[in-house]
Formats: sequence, C-alpha cells, structure tokens
Amino acid sequence: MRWKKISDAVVRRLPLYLRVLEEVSRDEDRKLMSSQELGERAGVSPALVRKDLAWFGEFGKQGVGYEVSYLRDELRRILNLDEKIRVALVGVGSLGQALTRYNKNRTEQDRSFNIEIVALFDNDPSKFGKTIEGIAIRPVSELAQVVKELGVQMAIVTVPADQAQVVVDAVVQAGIRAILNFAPTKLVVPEGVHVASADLSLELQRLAYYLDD
Amino acid sequence: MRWKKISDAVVRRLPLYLRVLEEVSRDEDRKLMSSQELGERAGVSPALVRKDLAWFGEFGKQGVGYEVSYLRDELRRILNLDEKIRVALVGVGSLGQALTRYNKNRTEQDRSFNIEIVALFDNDPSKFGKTIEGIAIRPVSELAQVVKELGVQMAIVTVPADQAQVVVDAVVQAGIRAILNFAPTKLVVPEGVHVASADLSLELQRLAYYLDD
DNA sequence: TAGATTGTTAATCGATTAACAATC
DNA sequence: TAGATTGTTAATCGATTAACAATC
Repeated sequence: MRWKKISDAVVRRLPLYLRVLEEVSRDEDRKLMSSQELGERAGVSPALVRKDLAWFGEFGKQGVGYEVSYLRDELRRILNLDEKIRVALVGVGSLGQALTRYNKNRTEQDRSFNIEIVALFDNDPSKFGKTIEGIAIRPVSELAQVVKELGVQMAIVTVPADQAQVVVDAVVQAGIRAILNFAPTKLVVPEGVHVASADLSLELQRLAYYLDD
Repeated sequence: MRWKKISDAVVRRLPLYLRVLEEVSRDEDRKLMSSQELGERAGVSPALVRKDLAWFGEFGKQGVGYEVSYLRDELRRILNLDEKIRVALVGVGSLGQALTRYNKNRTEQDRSFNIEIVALFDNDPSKFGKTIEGIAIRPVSELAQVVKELGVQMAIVTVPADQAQVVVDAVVQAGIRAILNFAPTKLVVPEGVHVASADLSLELQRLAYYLDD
C-alpha cells in the first residue's frame, strides 16, 4: 500500500475511528454507520470523517453510510493491524514491567489488538534471564540478533533519559523504524524512522498551565 | 494571570522551551540564549519561538537574546510550576504503581519538577491501607474529602477503560480540573476541565501505519 | 421515487514562516 | 557605531468546515 503524503493529523484519527468500529461490532448489532455517528463517537466532525476516509478509497454508499465490519477491516488493513505486530521493549524498570503486563492483558482480552511485546531488553546483568509475563530479559547487545530472529518491527523505549539516545541508536541500527519513547528527552533519528512520544512530564507540565483559570 | 485565548499548540511548546532552559541552567554556564538556539534544542523554528513567547510578554533584548534564568523563571510562572502541584492518582494497578515510583524518582532527582503525587485511590478493598512509596491507598469514595484536605489540583487516571468515565466524573465532582488519562477511552468532561490523553494503544496503532513504508 | 448520505470542491479558519523595522 | 537579534506584521501554508452534486 502507498498513499504517499497522508498528513500526520489524518493518521492520528484513523485509530480513533477503528476503535469506535471495533466497539460497535463487538457490543452492538449494527450493520451500518453514518459519518455523522462515527464522528460523534470519535469526537470528530462528520465532514472530516468523510474527508479522512476518502484519502484511502470509497468505503461508503451514498444515502446509506458505511458498513461497520467492512470499514473496520479496511482500517485494520490501512493501519497494518491485520497481521500481528511484534514489539521489543527496552528498559525493564517499573514502568517497562507495568507496560509489559498491560500489553499482555490487552492482547488477551482483545483478540483484535494485534500488537504484542515479544522481547525484553535491559543493561542490568542482574536482570538477565529473569522473565516478566513469561518473556525473558536479555542484554541490549543481543537486540539486533533477536529483532531479526523474532521479526520485531516496533520498539518501546523505557530507559532513563540519559540513556535514551544510545538505546534508540541501537534500535534503529537493528532495523526498527517505529518507536514509542517514554524517556523525557528529544531524540534524533534518521529520515524514515518514526518516533511517537509518550512524555508524561511534558503532559503534566502542559496541564499545569490551565490550573488557575 | 490571564491571557485568555492562547492556542493549545502554543501551550504544548512551552514545557519544551522550559525543559531546554532547565537543562542549560543546570549543566552549562550560559547566561544568554537566542531564539535560534532555543528553537534548535527544542525542535521548533526560531520565528515560532519568538512568536510563542511574545504572547506572554517581552522577555528578550534585541541584538542580545533571552537571559536563560530569567526566561526559565517566567516560563515556570506562566505554567504555574513555581509552586508545588499536588496530584491524586486513581487506579493503583501495575501502571499506577509504576507511575507513582516514576514520579517519586523525578521529584527527588529534579528539584524544579514541582508536580508530586500525594494521594492514591483504588476501589479494591484489599489494597486499602497499603502504601506505595509511602503513600497510602484509599477508597475512591474518600476522593473529594482528601482532595480538599491536601489541596490536590490534578489527577492521573489509571483505571480500566470501563471504569474511567465514572472515576473521572468523581474526580471532576471533587473540584479537579486537570486530568491525565491513561484509559483507552474517550472521556466526557464539562467545559473548563482539561483532559490530556496518554492513550498508549492509540499511539502504537498510529505507529503501525508507518510500518511498511 | 423521495430522502438520505456520500465523496469532493470551494471557502474559511488557524498556524507557521518570512521579512524587517526597532533597538540593544 | 556596526552587528545581532528581538518583537511584530504580512505572506504562506495547511487543515478544517461548509456546501452540494452525485447517487444509493
């Protein structure tokens, strides 16, 4: 698939639409949904829903709406979520462990959540060989090899800020081009590598702005 | 302070600038910084740095730049980070515990990180009375009372998705108007209440889009 | 068919960048 | 003073909304 220049703003909303469709096809017995309703439930205007979807094809029928299960499947495909995505997590501190558990629960409870942590890495020798949720902790030096072996395509980085850039360099070196970063620091990556930031301090500081309205 | 209509895009960048200034005033012995350099280190264009700051006042000197410690203090003040902000965390599962530890470390290591978790809440009676990092876990029913007692101004929500809305209603009822939500669900809040979303599943699904470029 | 809703184009809105006079 | 860099205005760019013909 290649639709080249889809803007980031559009891509951010696709998982929102997918979530609504997954919920509806699980909980309700609805066959159809209009851009109006999909928008309401996703928190997006109906016009924007139609415009976003139109970048990828014609999924609806005039006068009728979108078929829930069809659009759901198309969105899964567009987001590459129709096949399982394997993830490596680097930095098995308390946050890393919590995310590993969280992900385990998510994949167990939601069959369609096709993103799974399959390998853990750390640099603390005392952790090597231990397992979290059945997944062994390995030295970061084995990253490239394991990524190749297991077909890992994504990484979650939960190391301290001062180690984040080195770790990310290694992750990129291992051929991974999608990274979710929790370290409170700016990362430099080559063209073509995508970093999503889960910088919680930044979010808290931003919220503080609104405190004495 | 009231500058009314500062856009969200602007507010999001302020903590970025602040972070650069905190780092510089801690690690280097620099007195001045230009919008050029501040921008480079924050990942923002110099023109935008100047425009963002200009919303709040005139902090620089033509031909000279910005005084690091002065601008840092002004940004702290603008973001309400000049006094300690007390936070309640609701949902003490593995993620909640990890965030509590994470926050403890952050506040200990960085004197200027003025956001501190001071109360924990859960609905599982087996957890009541236990402590994490010295903070007692209490029933959610005590939320309003404790918020008042301790002067809590912000909440972190780490409960399962199906409980998030009820919990957030209680949080809002208790008078809190800034919430960081980790539950993978859309929340409805009254006007004037600010919710930042840390929806990790959404981020992972979004990253998946870029996988086979 | 009549009513509804899509896909798409044009209009609007808002955010970023470019440019430069003011001035340190 | 000459050089540098701010604060600010005008130009550009991009994203959202409005509107409507196409059509199910």
